[in-house]
Amino acid sequence: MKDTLADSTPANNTTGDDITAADTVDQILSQWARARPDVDCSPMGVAGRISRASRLLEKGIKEYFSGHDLEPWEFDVLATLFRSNPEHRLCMSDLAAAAMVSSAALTNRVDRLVARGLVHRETWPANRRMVLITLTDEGRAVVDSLLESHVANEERLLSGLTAEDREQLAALLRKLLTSLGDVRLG
Amino acid sequence: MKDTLADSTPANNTTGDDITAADTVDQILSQWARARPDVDCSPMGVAGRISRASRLLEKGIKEYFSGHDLEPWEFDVLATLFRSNPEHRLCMSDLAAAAMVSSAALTNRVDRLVARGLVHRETWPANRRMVLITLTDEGRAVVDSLLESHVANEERLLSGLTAEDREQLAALLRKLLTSLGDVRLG
DNA sequence: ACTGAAAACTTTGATGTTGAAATGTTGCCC
DNA sequence: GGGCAACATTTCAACATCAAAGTTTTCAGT
Repeated sequence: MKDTLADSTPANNTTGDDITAADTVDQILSQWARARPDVDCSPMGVAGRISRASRLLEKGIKEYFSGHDLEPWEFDVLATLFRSNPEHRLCMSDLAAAAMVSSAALTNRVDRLVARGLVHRETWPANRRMVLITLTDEGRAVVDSLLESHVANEERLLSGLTAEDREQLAALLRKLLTSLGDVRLG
Repeated sequence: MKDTLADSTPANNTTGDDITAADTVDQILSQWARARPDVDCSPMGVAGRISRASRLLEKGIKEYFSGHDLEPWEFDVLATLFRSNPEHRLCMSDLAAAAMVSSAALTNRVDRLVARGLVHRETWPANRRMVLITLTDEGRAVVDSLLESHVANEERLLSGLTAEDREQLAALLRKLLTSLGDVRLG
């Protein structure tokens, strides 16, 4: 019954039969081409696909972690600590920046990781404004045991692309990110 | 003071000096290479950049709309109605699917759009379970006046890429999306 | 030393999202 | 035609996030 109103189906092939299969964004673009032929909406083709791919990948990652009693953000914080330095230790600010969340959100997340015994929280004696977050042995074990399978899962999610595709994709996205100012300030 | 603990800077060039500037993901990958040289984390290079690019683009889009007293989700819903059919009308389910939010969230959003006079809500006589959402004249005017400048803003955000880059990027992402099952069911 | 500004984190309050339960409709099948 | 399952939407309760305000600590200038 849903298509009674949507009538999205007939618009599908009006732009010609491509060899590469059309995705949802192609359908949106063809709707725009019909509704507003005077506007070139091609930027949406890139921005829309990045957004959509990000959500689908996130979903696939979340499903994987849920099978291991872990939330993606939990692994994210633990893994950031793990790779940052041999002590597996960072202050709240750096951790918040690396996880791309506000300091308020990180306080909440660290609270729960402490409650689960995966990280340790302590004030830094040399500067008591700072709070150091350290991976516990258990936290390190979680990263150790899940890193490889997590990467394997991402590998699976990307399996529709060849090795060369992925290199090209990574290079193009690096170029985009750099132009958007995504650089760590030294 | 932040770098006292992070020590991310020295790791930056350990993998060699590339011609293309390194982004944040390159630094994360080099941290992994140091912490766990036995694991090939290259899938993170793609997945991480997609996630990061998505967030940065969202931010740029949000900033643009905030200058026009509009939230990105508002334009998203209005534009979806606009392009869907000449009547600018969709039922809740289809609208929720197109906006990629739960039906509960869409109820909330439509409430606010009705309050702003941008859409009209009515039950469909032929099937009183369904609720039809229609763009008002004012809602249509908003899309009409903002579509071009919104696309221009996306164009600006992508200006670091050449036209050929964008085509390649769109094609690769289309391939990825298709393999992830992003197809509208006819 | 004392004062004020700035830094690092936490708390608070408003807002928005989700999944699950509730409400109201429809169509089927005996 | 009565009962029942499926459907579309809304309501509800839990929870996550952010911005802004609050707390504690440090540092710089005098």
